[in-house]
Amino acid sequence: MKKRVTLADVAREAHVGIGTASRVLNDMPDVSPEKRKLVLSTMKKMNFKPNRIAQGLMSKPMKMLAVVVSDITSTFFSSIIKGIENNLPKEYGLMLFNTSLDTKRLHTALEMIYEKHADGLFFLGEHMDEITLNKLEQSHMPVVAVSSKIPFTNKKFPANFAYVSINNEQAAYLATDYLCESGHRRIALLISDIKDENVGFDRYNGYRRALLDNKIKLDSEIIFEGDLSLLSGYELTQKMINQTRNNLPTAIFAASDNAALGALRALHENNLSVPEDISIIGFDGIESTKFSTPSLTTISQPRLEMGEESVALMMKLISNDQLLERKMTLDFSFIKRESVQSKK
Amino acid sequence: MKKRVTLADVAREAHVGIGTASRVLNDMPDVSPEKRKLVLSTMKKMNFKPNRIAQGLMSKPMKMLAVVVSDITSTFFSSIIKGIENNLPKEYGLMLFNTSLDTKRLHTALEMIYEKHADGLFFLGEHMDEITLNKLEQSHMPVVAVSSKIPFTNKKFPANFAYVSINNEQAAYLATDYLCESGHRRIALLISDIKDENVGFDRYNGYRRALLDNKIKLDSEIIFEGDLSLLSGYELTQKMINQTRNNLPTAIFAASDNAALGALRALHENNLSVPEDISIIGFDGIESTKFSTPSLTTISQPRLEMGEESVALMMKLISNDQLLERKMTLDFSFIKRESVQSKK
DNA sequence: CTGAAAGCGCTTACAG
DNA sequence: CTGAAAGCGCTTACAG
Repeated sequence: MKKRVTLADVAREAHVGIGTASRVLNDMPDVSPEKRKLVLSTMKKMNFKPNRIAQGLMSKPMKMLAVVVSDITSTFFSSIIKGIENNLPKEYGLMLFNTSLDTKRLHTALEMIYEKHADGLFFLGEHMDEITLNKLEQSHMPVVAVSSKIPFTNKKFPANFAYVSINNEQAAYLATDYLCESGHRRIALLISDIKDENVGFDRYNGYRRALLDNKIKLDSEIIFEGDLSLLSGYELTQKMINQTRNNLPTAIFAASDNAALGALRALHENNLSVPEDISIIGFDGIESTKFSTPSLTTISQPRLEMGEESVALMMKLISNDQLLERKMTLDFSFIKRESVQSKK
Repeated sequence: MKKRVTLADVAREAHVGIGTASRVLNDMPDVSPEKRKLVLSTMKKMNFKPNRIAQGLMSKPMKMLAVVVSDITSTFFSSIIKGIENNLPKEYGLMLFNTSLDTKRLHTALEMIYEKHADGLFFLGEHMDEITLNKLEQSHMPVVAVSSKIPFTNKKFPANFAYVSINNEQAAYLATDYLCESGHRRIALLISDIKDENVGFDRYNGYRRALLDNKIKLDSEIIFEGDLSLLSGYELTQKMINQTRNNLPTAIFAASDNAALGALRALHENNLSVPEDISIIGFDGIESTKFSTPSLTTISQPRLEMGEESVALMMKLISNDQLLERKMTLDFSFIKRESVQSKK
């Protein structure tokens, strides 16, 4: 491994002062054209790359942001990342860490992020344990959580945190209420861990409130918890069909589109038609819901916008602006397609 | 703006040497418990935060790899990235750049990558123009291209490059030949730009060779070029239906699963059943092909493995090992599901 | 315009 | 165990 070439090496080689070399490197005035040319060509010849870390030491801080995501292969999350990229000031780089919801990987990622001197962290869809939360709070590194599960309940919202999401409770309420309005009285729920502090819990509550308002008794027999992947939606639905053979729900509210799509397949394999036999509503609004058969009625989250707004919040956190509201709630939309049928 | 408190400040305040303070900061041995306690409490009292940048200056060089990807929201690519993450030595960070196939963004990303001193670059699914190729070749930065379009044809394979893919020609041949064997004689092709140096061209050639071997005349009227997204597959198929109303193909070979899934929807909307009226084969093997109705017959690329092998190649490139073969071809598999029907 | 020198805030031998 | 000192690779006054 050969030693890296420094500005001093270049200056020596070009027979100029290191100050001059630095001025050339930074495109500053007050350098004669000849010397500038000489230095430039020497840099090229020696294949000189400035050391960003050393540069950062004096003035400009290293611009690097990190994102920790629970599952990069979910298009819901990758769309948010795309939104982040779209809005990222161009001097920033973005480091990616995929945890697959593995706590050990999460911790390794965080170690790495500290080590690499990230200026801020986007936290997507990952469950944040107390230890991590405390560590991050103490690090004072700006953290923007997007659609993540954070145990804020017992403590106050840390000063270096911001949060972007939609109103999950309200969205779940709307979807469930729509099913009720359509005459459904037995509505199954496919949901992530209900004990999650935010997302799962909020959606569950919205579902519950809608049932209540429509005078339908909550039936825990038709509430199924899983990781909301395609496979999970498929398996949960199989289980539902097996367990409720004689009294099938007439509708399913799935807390993710992928789960809904998995459910669609499971129903098909059991000769159940959607929406004739069973109606389905999904959640997220990923692109493929438009192309499934039947196309899926769903709650659409503004994924790109969520990413873009996260960056805006991040920049404010970094520049220490007064942030009046550090919890940003964006609008969702309810997209009605083919997967719901009225029973009236 | 008050001045930030440094380690030297802490050392002075605690009446110890700066070296001792540093040792305490880094949890190193050889510090008496009393001094350690003293320094620790002084740090706390003064609200000292170590400057990570200065820390980074001394310590080992920044290990950082970069990935440039044409579309992060494609699960084909995000799965490869997941594979890369899986196999990445833990001291490395991974920077992500999404280009959306926009050349300007590609160039910005590359600038950034140079600036941030990446130790290597993964190039996923992006078309590499000549300028970029030359730049990268001159930079001597290790580059591993995965399923990318690189104009190698006229020049020799650069020494700092490696390439991972499957045998696209062979895979396309197999899929097309299978349709022929099933009695189909009129097979439409949904494909990316055929003039692409690698992927599109190779798959097109495989398709062509299979037709030839089965004594079927190539018909350019039923070859449709697009970007292979869900929407593109949908639109191309609509176009196909409109243009061939009286002489519809009996089968479609789509060069991506997403295009195949889009086609599925377009056919459904035109009251064409799959596979009864038209058979379909996709390409990539993404998870959702298992859950569509009908489930999709497809060529499956080993996405995680492609990511993992890319890292292995990258590490060899970085450590300058002798690389006997810098083009790695992995095995694909042909997955037969419900979307093809025999006409015999 | 230009070069020698003094930092930036830490880490790491080195001598005791 | 401990402190003084020499860097890390660059930037920024400063004097000419």
